[in-house]
Amino acid sequence: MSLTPAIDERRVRRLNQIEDQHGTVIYWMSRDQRVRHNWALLFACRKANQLGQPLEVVFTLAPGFLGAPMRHYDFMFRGLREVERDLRELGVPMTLLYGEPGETLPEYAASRNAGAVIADFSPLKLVRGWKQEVAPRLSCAFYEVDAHNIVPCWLASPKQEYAARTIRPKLNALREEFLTDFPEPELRYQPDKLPPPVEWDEVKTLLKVDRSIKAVQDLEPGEAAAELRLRDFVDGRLSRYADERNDPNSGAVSGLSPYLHFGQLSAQHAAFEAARSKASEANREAFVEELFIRRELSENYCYYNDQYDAFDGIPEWAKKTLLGHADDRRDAIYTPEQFERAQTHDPLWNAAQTQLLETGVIHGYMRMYWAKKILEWSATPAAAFDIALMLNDRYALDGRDPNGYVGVAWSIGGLHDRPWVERPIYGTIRYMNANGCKRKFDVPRYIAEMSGSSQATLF
DNA sequence: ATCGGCTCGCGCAA
DNA sequence: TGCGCGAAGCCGAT
Repeated sequence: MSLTPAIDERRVRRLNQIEDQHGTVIYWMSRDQRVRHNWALLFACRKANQLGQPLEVVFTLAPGFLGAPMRHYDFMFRGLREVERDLRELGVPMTLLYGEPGETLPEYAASRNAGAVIADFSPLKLVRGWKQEVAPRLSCAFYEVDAHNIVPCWLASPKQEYAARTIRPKLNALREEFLTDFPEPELRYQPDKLPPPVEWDEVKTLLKVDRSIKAVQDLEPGEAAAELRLRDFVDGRLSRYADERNDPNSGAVSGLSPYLHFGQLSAQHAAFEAARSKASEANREAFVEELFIRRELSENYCYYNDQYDAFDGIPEWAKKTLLGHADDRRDAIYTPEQFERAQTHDPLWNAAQTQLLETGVIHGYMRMYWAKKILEWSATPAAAFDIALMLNDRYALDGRDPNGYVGVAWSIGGLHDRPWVERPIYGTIRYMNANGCKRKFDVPRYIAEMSGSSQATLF
């Protein structure tokens, strides 16, 4: 068997200049909500063992998170219950802190006389803001570990990359070193006793979030479910991935993005398993391209461009061409509510929106078509950007993810893309239409299946 | 079915 | 400074 790899020190950086203290080690779990294949937890375990201290895990829950509705909290909490149970088996207590993390985390760390606090990594502004508030209020060492990316985001590139082709060689140069297996978490020092379990249902009642968007029914959350789905994909559908991933009827895609978004599945683990599967090289590499190159390009964009969630973040050539066509005549202009309720003239678009509303997931190829039509049928390109992002964040289980921001910016704003032939409204932004879908897949079948799923949930 | 052109700018070669 | 080529396409010609 292969040697279990150690933690690469380049994955870790300090967020303050205080040394390790004599006290319990805290892993502030935020984005990587899993027990296995988690470099932040593994680093925290090693730190606890080195300091001769027990480890505990803290999850901070802000009253609202970037407009996330109950659908997302439901998925997340069900995964966190499993995390809590699995941590308990390792002898690690899990604590939930409700409130503003910038206040609750330092207070808790002080109350526990913490020796070190370890956070996982996110490129999002809100989370980076929390860490900036936490850092000066801690009286112990504060570390950050990129447990989400295969190559740590700050190591992959020192700047915003222009396109996949510019980041690809940089990531591939580090692929051998970072696309490894994982060791199992091990702890030498256990706490005297574990606290009572978190009252997850009680906490849910405190949240100030939109409760009108129902939880998804057909997707089982959690680390174990993610692992099953990964195995199922790698041993089966991966062999069709290269040819059929753009056919929303074929079911050749992995369906892993909700698990990846909540960190219930490690992208590195998924890529490692896919890369050593029996599927052909073309299929293996097509999937690794998505999971590694394009995912980490999205992280790069959010990390280096603080306008990642706004029209203004898109490249200059794209802004120029879109604004030059802002006054072009539109065949239709819909309100955000009309889009939201899937009430456009286009049954294919409505089917994609219905899929998003009902299942919390939209097929990757349809997400491009969906976003580009929002551009075509909105009053201005900036309005289209906001509508697409709002709908994605409200309904998609992988909303508020770098992939979502970049998906919208790619579709509407030409990000990481090149210009194409000039047309009305789009300017030189890449165009897509229903004819292209017709060439690639059975459009009536997709429409029928989506309206079927809509009917089923009405009764 | 397959192919070239469309259009911009990065990054590398020179 | 020049040149090749690119996140998922479209369209018309063959």
